[in-house]
This record gives sequence, structure tokens and C-alpha cells, in this order.
Amino acid sequence: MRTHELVLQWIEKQLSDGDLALGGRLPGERAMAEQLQVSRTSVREAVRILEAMGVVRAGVGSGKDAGTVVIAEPGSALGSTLRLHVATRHLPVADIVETRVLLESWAAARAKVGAPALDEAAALLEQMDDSPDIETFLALDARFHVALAQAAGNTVVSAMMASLRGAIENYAGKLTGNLPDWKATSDRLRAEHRAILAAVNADDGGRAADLVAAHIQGFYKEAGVGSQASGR
Amino acid sequence: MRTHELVLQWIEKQLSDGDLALGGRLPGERAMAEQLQVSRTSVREAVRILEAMGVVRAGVGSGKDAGTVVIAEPGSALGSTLRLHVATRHLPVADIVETRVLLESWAAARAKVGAPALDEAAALLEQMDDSPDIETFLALDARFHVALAQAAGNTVVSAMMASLRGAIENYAGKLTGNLPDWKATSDRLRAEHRAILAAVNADDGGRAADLVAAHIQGFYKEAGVGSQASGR
DNA sequence: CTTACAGTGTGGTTAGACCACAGTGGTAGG
DNA sequence: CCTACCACTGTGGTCTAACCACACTGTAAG
Repeated sequence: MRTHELVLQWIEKQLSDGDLALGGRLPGERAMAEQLQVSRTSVREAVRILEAMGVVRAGVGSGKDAGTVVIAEPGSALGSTLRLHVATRHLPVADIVETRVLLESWAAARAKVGAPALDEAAALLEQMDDSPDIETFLALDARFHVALAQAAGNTVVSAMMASLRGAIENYAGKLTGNLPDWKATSDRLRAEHRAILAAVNADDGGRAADLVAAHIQGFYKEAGVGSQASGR
Repeated sequence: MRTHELVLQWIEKQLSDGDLALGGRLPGERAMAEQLQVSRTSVREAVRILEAMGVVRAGVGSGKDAGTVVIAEPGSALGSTLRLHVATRHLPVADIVETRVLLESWAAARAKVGAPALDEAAALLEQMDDSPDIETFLALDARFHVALAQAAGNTVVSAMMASLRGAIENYAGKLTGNLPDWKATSDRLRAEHRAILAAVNADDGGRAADLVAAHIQGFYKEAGVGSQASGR
């Protein structure tokens, strides 16, 4: 077994045993190295991996943002991983879109009326009305979809949904260039968002799921991603 | 931007541009360091991250298994990430099981009759008949479920399903200790497997999906993971 | 022709040094 | 007394240079 894996095991055990909790701080790299009798390099490699997994965040200096602290951001981490695999052509964009439809439809159908995330989603829609800028619109759109997914109350589905979105974020941005009329498209997307949210709030899960599926597929279809789409 | 991120960007660009393909070899660590004008340490941190993502595999020595080669194993990588997050108590096991049911049901419903993966699944069932050993049985069971998921033809769903399974593999192993009668349980699981496969081969997707959902939920319920189950 | 072995290039690991950064606390100047 | 400055301390970030184990390759000895 390689040295940095030993460090990983040790840290994972600390987490499992509850000796290290969310928001907690890892010992300094030098301290860990001495404690485990390994070099600081090996400790750093382990920390790097955990950072890539969204399990910790490393900060220099001193004070509240300093040191290596335990966080919980599986979404961005999974997103980076998927993005890389898309780059290797092993994961077709079409499969990602299809999976997104699957997860988001399920989440829309299961969304709990009254969930705080739904209020956030509504607020985001208001902001989108005043955002003609494409970048801003897409950023808010992403947050809207994540909020919707969170309303279903399954953290794993939320994380995966966010990661799928993140994996093809750049890709989606480029696709807007294919659109003939951005204003018309964004108006339509806005209307669809409101319809989806209304269906969810009316506790009509089936309708909400159908609307979400059509919403996502419609965008990629208009932008030129068919079911046989090639990567990039 | 940190140095190792620069290296990551460079490698990702090589992948995106097609200069580096699946099965391809990265330049040696020393060569990359010189080419990018960074230290070998930073190159190694980048490689570690890619390795954790299942994008590359590093091997010592020389010859076929040596060097750092591009692979595509998102499943195990995502699984490790999820497992760590389960350790932080941020991802409840119940959510993982629920997501597994969602993905596998979908895959069972979409499985293409005649897919090679179905033949493999059938062969695995034969092997399971001769495997009274719990460990062997569970390993084959995992492969059976993955094969079933692959028959739907969506690489992202396959990878995620495999990762979910992997994330709670140890957990599932411990759960078998809760079972009153392993032989009875395994006989039932075997029968359910055959029923699922039969439904898929009969192109009865709806029935296959229902059977899969009941199969997975049944196991965890019998082993003591309720919908409100706590992690570990 | 076979065998043994030095050579070469790979990743794996280590030690030690220096840097930038951000709080902390003492101190000199107002 | 108060304020502004600045050295101090501990954090992660980076780099260099060396050595190791490994696995193949080519060559030389038998």
C-alpha cells in the first residue's frame, strides 16, 4: 500500500469514528506527518485527494479560513470528475443529459410542498426576470434546478444532479451560441420554470416531472444536442 | 491559481483536444515538470487527483503496466468519494439506497433485450448458485446488478449505480450479520434475480423495474435499514 | 544458445529549505 | 492613553535533490 493511502485511511477512520466532524480541523500537515511517521509530501497528497473529493478545504494563513477543515461539497467534486471523463470521451454528453432528466424528473415528482428550497427557487425566478445577460441567467438557472432537486429531500440525488449540471456547464454555455434568438429562448425557459414550480406547489408531481423532462430536453434539442450527440 | 491546478488544466486540455486518448500514456513526471516549468511535486499532486478520479492509473517499472496511462473508471472513483461523504455523516445511507432504487429501476425498464450484458448477467446467476460463501455471493451480486444497469446503455447511469453500490459495500457486508437465516435469504435473492432477468428478457420493462425496486428495498429492510435509517 | 546481470527509465518516498499569507501581540510614536 | 506599525508565529504552497523499488532491455559470460 502506498504511503498517502495510509494517510487517507487514517483520516477516513477519524471521520468514521466521529473524532473528526464536519467543520472540524485536521492537524497541521507537519503534525500529521510526524504522528503517522510519514513525510509531509505523502500527507499533502492525501489532503489533495480529499480536497478533490470535496471532503476538505485547505486555507493558508491563520484564523477562521486557515488550515484544513472538513467540508461537505460532493456536488462540485463529482462534477469535476464527470467533466474529466467527458473529456476522455468515455461519458457521452447525451448520457449526462439523459441522466439529468431522470434525476430531476424524479426530484420534481417527489418535491415536498412547503420545503424551504421552493421559496429559494421562487426568489431565483424573480432575479432571472431582470437578467438579460446570458451568463447571469445560466448561473441562476443552475441554482434554480439545484433548489428544485433539494426540495425532494434526497442529498445524494441533489449532489448528483448538481454534479451533472456542473460537468457540462461550459458545454451548455457554448451551446447558447447555436440558438437563433436568445431572448425568445430565455422567455420560454422562464415561462417553463414558472409552470414547473406551479405544478410542484400544486402538489401535482406527475405533471411537474413531465414539465421538467420536456424543459431540459427542449433546451438541448434546440441547441443541437441530439440523442446521438457526440462529445464536444 | 495553485501550481498543481495548472498541471491539471494542461492535462485536461490534452484530453479535450484529443492529444491524449484512452489507453494513452502521459509524459513522465520529470518530463512534464520540465515542460510546464513546475516542480515534480506539483505534477505528482495533479496525477494523484486524476488517479483518485479514475482518469489515470500510475504504474512503476517499465513495460505495459508502467507509466501513467489514461483509463476510464468513473465508477470506483465516484464510489470512494461517496464513501468518504457517508463517513462525514453528510450522505445518509438511506438516501444512497433510495437513489440506487431509482437508477436501477430506470435501467431495468430501459434494458435492451439482446444486450451482451444480459448474457453476462445470466452467467453470473449460474455462478451464484454454486456460491454458498457470503463474500463470494455479494461480489457476484454486485456484478450482476452492474451488468443489468449496463444493459440500459447509459454509461453515466452505470457508473453512478456502480459507485453507489461501492460506497456502501462494506456496510452491506456488515448488514448480513443481522440476517436470521442467510441460506433462506440468499435463496430468495437468487429467485428474485431470475425473475428480474426473465422480465427484462421478456421485454416487460415495467415489471422488471418493480421487481428490482422490491428486490433492493427488501434486502435493506430485512437487514434493518429503514427509510429513516441512520448512518452506521 | 542460455543465463546472468548491469543499465535505464518509471513511479514512490523522503528531507529540508524557502515563500506568501493572515492573524497576534508587543512596542514605539503621537 | 490611544493608535499605528511591525516583528512573530503557524498555516498551507512550492521547490530541489537525493534515494529507493521495480520491471524491462540489452549485453556479456558461460
